[in-house]
Amino acid sequence: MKPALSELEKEVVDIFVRIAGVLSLPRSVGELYGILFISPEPMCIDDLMLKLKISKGSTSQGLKILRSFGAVNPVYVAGDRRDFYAAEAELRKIVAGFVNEQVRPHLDNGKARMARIEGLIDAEETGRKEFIAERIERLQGWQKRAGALLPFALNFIKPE
Amino acid sequence: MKPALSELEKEVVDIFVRIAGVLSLPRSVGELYGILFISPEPMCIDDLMLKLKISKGSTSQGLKILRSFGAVNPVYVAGDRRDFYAAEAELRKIVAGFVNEQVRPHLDNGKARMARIEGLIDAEETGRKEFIAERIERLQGWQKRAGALLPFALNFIKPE
DNA sequence: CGCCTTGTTCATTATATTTTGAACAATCTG
DNA sequence: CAGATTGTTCAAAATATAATGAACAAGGCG
Repeated sequence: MKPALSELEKEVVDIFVRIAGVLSLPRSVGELYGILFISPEPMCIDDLMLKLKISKGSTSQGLKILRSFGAVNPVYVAGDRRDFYAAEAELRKIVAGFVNEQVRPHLDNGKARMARIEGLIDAEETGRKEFIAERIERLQGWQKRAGALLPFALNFIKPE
Repeated sequence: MKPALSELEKEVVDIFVRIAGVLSLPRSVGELYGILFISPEPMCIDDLMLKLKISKGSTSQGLKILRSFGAVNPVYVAGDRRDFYAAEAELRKIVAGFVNEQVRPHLDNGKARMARIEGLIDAEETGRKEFIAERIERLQGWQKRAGALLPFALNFIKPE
């Protein structure tokens, strides 16, 4: 295990750093998943912080996040007391985990808010009221459609 | 036009502030779209900064971003030299604009990077090589599928 | 039990992002 | 054209987010 990242490793890590950005996850989370994804052997915290030159704290927190939606799996290594991890490579599993952990809560919250808003329409002055009711209705339509797209998109990912 | 946000306005603005967050857009962009979305009349910069209590700079920049992907349309108001805007309310248009402006460039970039990576595989030591080739192949599969999902998702949004 | 090894937590520090506001440019108006 | 009015830009300030590392907790092991 070389102490520095190879050209290929850098490229792969960079891909996942960008993905992390899109998903509003810390850069270090992308780095961790990236290096595990391209590593044939499972790695422990020491390996990871050495390879990526990040602190132990970041490594620990990053792995916690990755574990939270199943992007990383613990691997038992005989004769070593440390925790080793390997990247989960089945996209479906990762996406499902991510959606459940990080997306659903927001969607649920959104529904609650929409209910609250409905009650506020009546208080509007007439004239505005008609327009506003139309807009809220439209917003609900968007929300419903987003909710419908989600399971479909999940299904779009074939098992391998 | 009241100087402060009503309860309903606050709720609606808050929804779009959250959406802006998910899309990695500044909070002020969400505020601007939100207040325009729920406003029966088109608004100018002065209206917006007064209503939202944000600076002229933020307002100008925020509107620029919203214009860039067609989330907001200029509206001519007779006898007023200022620029007025109304929210584009057709979801399909906004999403299409956003994808073209903010998503496509990244996808294209991704393809280029993947090509570069392919060339790096051969340099790997045997043993690692087999595993790494499998991973890169998998990554390409993901990329291809994401590219396929996009047009489908766009089509999922019915015109109204 | 006393000493390692390992992983986690969290206050502090560092970094990245957003907002502000004043200077500027552009355009209208009399 | 001179003076307003309006919108944009961008350096500096404010804010939000992530990384660091030392203190701590939890287990193992002799």
